[in-house]
Amino acid sequence: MKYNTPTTTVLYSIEEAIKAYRKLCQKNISQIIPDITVDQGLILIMLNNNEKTQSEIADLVFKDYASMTRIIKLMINKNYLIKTTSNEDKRKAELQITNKGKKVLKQLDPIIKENRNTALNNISDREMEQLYKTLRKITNNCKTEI
Amino acid sequence: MKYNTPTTTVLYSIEEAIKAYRKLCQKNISQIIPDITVDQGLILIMLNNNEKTQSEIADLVFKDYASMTRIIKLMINKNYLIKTTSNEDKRKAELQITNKGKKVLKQLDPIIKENRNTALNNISDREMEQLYKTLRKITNNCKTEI
DNA sequence: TTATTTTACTTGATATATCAAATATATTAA
DNA sequence: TTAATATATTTGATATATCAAGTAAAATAA
Repeated sequence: MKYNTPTTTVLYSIEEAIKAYRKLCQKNISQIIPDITVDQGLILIMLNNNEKTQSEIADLVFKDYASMTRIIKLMINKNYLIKTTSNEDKRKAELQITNKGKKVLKQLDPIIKENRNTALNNISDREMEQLYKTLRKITNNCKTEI
Repeated sequence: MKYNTPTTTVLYSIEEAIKAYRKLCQKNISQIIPDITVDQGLILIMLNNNEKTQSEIADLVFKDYASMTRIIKLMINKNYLIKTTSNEDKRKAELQITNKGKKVLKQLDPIIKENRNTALNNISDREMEQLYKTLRKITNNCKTEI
């Protein structure tokens, strides 16, 4: 098998896989919590039990800081988060999950597990470990070049 | 190794890998052709020597039809494409690459190869084949569930 | 201490993603 | 042939991505 025409490259299938997975996730999340996106859910999870600033969370979920500002704003409007400025460093933003946010986190938990199981069905631990390693290589290859 | 906290899941690393790759690609493309995006380049490649309608191309590059309409519009404005309606079926759009577009395709070719080589450096054929297989599984798992 | 630089975040502009609804043409059923 | 349905694309609304420029506070240098 050749990996040199667009539709047969590994990188094309990475894109394909992640898009399919995101669609599945969003569909299942929307059925239970209509007003939250996959990424917003991920932000809630990252904030849970973690004292992180806005840009730290942004790095964790691979978001640009500008996007983060806007996503957080929407999540505040939907009453999932509260934002205050840090006392130690007034540049930093402190993000807190509201009770509504915590409730959603609980609802999210089984959905996420189910999505993961669905996506990774029939994939052995060994296979998964290998996938993980190869992806790390690709990520590092791309990043060190920058 | 466990795969159950967000930052350690395979799916998280898929996202990480594809984002790193896209950044690398965009950086290298922008150096040579400042006004074209990775996806616009991919669209040109898909259109090259292929008589495809707009939605067929959209499916190939995993784009929503609405997005496709807008991306194509921008590419026409930048004089990369010409759009006409099909004579056989007036609903369909026929897309043609302009001379400027063809020139860009030629410039793109070595960049894309280089990007691919960079990203896949140190990854054996066997490893790549395995990656490809696992990704296909994930894609199918996600799609059949929908 | 003042000036400079860095950090954390925001805003503006433009492109893209996504959903729902709309339009135009083509196909099928009655 | 007319009515109903399906297909290909577009448009509107809203969210997100990305780059560049801006703001405010903090850290560092002179």
